[in-house]
Amino acid sequence: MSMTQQEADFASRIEADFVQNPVYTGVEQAILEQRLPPGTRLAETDLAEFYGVSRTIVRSGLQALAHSHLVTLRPNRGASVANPSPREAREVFEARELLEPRSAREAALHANRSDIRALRRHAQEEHDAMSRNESGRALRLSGRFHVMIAQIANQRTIAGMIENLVSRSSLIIALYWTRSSTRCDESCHNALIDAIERNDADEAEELMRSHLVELHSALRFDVTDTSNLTLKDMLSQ
Amino acid sequence: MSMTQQEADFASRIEADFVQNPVYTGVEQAILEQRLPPGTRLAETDLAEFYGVSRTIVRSGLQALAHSHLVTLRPNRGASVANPSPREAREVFEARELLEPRSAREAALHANRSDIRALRRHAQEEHDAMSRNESGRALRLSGRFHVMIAQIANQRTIAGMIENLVSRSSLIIALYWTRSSTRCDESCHNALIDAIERNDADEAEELMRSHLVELHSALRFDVTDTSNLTLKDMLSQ
DNA sequence: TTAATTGAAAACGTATACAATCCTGTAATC
DNA sequence: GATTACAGGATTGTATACGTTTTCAATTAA
Repeated sequence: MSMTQQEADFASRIEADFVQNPVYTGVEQAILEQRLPPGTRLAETDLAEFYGVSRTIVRSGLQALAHSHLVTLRPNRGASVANPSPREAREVFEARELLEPRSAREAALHANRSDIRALRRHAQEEHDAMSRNESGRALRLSGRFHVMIAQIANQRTIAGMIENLVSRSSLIIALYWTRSSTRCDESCHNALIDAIERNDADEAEELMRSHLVELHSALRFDVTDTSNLTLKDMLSQ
Repeated sequence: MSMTQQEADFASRIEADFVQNPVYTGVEQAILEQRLPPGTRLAETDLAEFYGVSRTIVRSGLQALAHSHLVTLRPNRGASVANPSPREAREVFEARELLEPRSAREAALHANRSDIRALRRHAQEEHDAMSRNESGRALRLSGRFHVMIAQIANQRTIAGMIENLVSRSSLIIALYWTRSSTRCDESCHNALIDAIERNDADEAEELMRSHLVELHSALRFDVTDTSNLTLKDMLSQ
């Protein structure tokens, strides 16, 4: 399969630049695995030393992360891991509830054998991570599962939006998650794969919708973790 | 109205960094007004000289524009104005058709007097630009109108997505637009404001939907304008 | 004439230097 | 004792230097 130059651009050219930035990939993965909690300060010199690059590369990576809403940049005050507000958290899940059920429907209509195999392999990896108590890795893989479905749906523009919303969900879960276990994920994801394999679009759409409502309802915005807030933050409320 | 630190972050902190980058704002506006056609090469030194800044600032601005899909970066080959493929064009309009009717509905439910005044003032500016034959400015203002509605809808996350899709639409229109006049915009936008002012959610949603379908159907992907493509682009198809 | 080669100029990628700003701890003042 | 003023250090912002890659045109060979 050959692509036009335009198609190649559309597919990967923009991301390619950041994928090979060790700061971008490293910090992103650490955030998705909740090893870097919201609010953590990201000093340029520290990152430069850790990744063995100059501050030029660090700043480029941090700028890319800021565009993804994973990092907050404040002029003359540097970068820190984003600290999504209850409002932002609600909005991100509302947007997911709008976009992802339709993606699941389209995925059920488009998925081929190789897509199903990849989804089952991925679900197994997720399961393994959970049983080995690697909860950070499990969370990242769980998000990745949603992105895979969006990609199978064959609408790259919307898939990109979903990828971004899923990433931000890791921070939201770190701040507002109340349940102890994500056991729900495992059965939900398997049921979703089954529906997609059967090309049952209605069922896939409904399973995705209810899965997201389930996740959303497990967030508690009233019990805000204030440990990362300064006095000024609290006073300005 | 007071905001928490988190809320302030969410509202404007990330954008603030690029809004004061003259390369970002200047090139963005030029693209939205179609003064920079798709494929135009953006040499760092030229931009640095034009805006009177160092290449550091230029690269930062170009990186931000690449994230917005307005510019394409290719390693070791620099930046050029994005050249959206027919597929990307279709996807952008499909995404708009999914997001914007709902935004129009929500805007109809949330709009207050000051919102309506701002929309009418904006429509007047659009009209003036058209009658003065400033078609680039008119196109940018027309896109801005859609963003304003998304912002009134009070869902910033989705409004941000729509803002991005609207920006990309300027490039898509530059490449694939067939009709000579955008007369439709004027009456469509006025009818939309009327529906929003009446808080007629159903009507606003339907008007937005049909307006977007109208725009989408005026795109012709078979008559690709090849004047901006290099030989290599054409051969690799 | 065409195609391949090659070398200089231009452009990009990264590191670093220096300036501007912010932060923090100490001392002075009330 | 609490608050402010200030100095030094730390951190970020921007420009620039330099190495590497690409581009392009002149040259040469087929």
